[in-house]
Amino acid sequence: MSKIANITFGEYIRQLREEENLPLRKVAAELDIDTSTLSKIEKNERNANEQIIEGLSKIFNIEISVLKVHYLSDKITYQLLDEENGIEILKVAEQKIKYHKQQSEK
Amino acid sequence: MSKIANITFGEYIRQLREEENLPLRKVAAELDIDTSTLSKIEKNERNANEQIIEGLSKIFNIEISVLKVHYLSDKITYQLLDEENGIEILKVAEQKIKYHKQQSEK
DNA sequence: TTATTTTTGGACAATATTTGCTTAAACATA
DNA sequence: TATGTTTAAGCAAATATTGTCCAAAAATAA
Repeated sequence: MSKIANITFGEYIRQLREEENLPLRKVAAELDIDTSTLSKIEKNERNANEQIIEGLSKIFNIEISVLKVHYLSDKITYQLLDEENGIEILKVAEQKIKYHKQQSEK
Repeated sequence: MSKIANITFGEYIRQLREEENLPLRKVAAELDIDTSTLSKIEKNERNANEQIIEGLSKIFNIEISVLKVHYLSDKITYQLLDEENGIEILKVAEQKIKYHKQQSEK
């Protein structure tokens, strides 16, 4: 069992797929993408996109928001991994988002 | 006076420049980039890069880390602005970064 | 073992995005 | 006005991403 933070998006969807004993071939076909592309997504060597995430959500019956949170947090993590001030950057981004939200409520 | 969250990176460096009454022309020359490129950076229509951020840090005597935090938090904010779960995504990213840090300490 | 299926990695063209630059117009100020 | 400053649009070159194919590697079944 893995906490969400201890596993990448790719590893996560591979887990889901293997739990159901589905080959890449089948899932890729459902998603209408190449087998090797899905393989790469599971190894975090290619990006997923909205459409793929939706498809995965249906195939594995996982809330789309859960997948999105996993996917996007991965992307951000990767961007900040070499930064000294990663955590601080996230805190400031949080403030900025809250500020924007508040503004848009007016 | 603006809190960091209430102002973009571009607006921030424009403020710095105007406080010192420097024209784009001069700052751009110091940074060795085109005037119109700097104009766009200040309007958040172009990306800055490491070199430009370093240059700005010297010109305005601001800690490079301060500029980087501002710049990168802006980028992340922009990525998440249309997401329902922006804040949650940041929280998860934070956990992931902490996990990575902890792992790399071993 | 051999045969079959699954997974991976490399390559490639097509597309999309970013960059650096030029130019001219808009704007501001003296 | 005229002079300096800022902006917008456009463009080619560079860079990155995408979708696809294929063959080799790895895993599994016979």
